[in-house]
Amino acid sequence: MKQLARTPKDIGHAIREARKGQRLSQAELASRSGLWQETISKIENGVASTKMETLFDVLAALDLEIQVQPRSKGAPSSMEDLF
Amino acid sequence: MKQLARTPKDIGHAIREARKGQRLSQAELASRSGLWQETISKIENGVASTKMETLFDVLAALDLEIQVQPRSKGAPSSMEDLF
DNA sequence: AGTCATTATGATCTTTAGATCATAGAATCG
DNA sequence: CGATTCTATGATCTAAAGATCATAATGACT
Repeated sequence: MKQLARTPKDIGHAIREARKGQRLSQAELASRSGLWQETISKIENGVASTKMETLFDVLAALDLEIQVQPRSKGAPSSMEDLF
Repeated sequence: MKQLARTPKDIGHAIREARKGQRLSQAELASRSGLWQETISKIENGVASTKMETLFDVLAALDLEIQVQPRSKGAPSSMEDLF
């Protein structure tokens, strides 16, 4: 399951999917990553443009990592963002 | 050229490599991404744990994107970080 | 060595993410 | 339906990112 991300919203989205895939509540993820449920909510919804530090905390809690790569041709980030 | 990242430092590193690959100075990258040379320097050195918003500004300026994925087995982030 | 370009660092100020508490809204399920 | 669990939002406060200016350190090149 690889998710492209070009905006904070994309990442929030990817995080939510991963969290659900692992059957975790925001509160659980929060406690695992040393954050608050409210903060997770905001991150997932792209409300606050999180600090990297924080981002990596939740990525680690979900056992995810990030790959930096040249922009791929085709896919414009994520289809849904167009609507 | 794909670069794994599990810490802000990893990302700073990846950014610096990409910037050099494109023969840009920090000042040029800064102006392209609407930031300051000083800020780019700090990001590349992992001094300040950048906001995602800012991060995406520089990624866009370098025509990079990010992929969120499950942690790969082997490679522990980056070899150099161990020393 | 001396010059020019590039990068690092340090200070101050403003803005904002995140903590924290409270609570409103959804969703799920007996 | 009502109860419970999960998620969103709103307020206040504190810590820290980024702008901005100045300048030091480093690197390249002749």
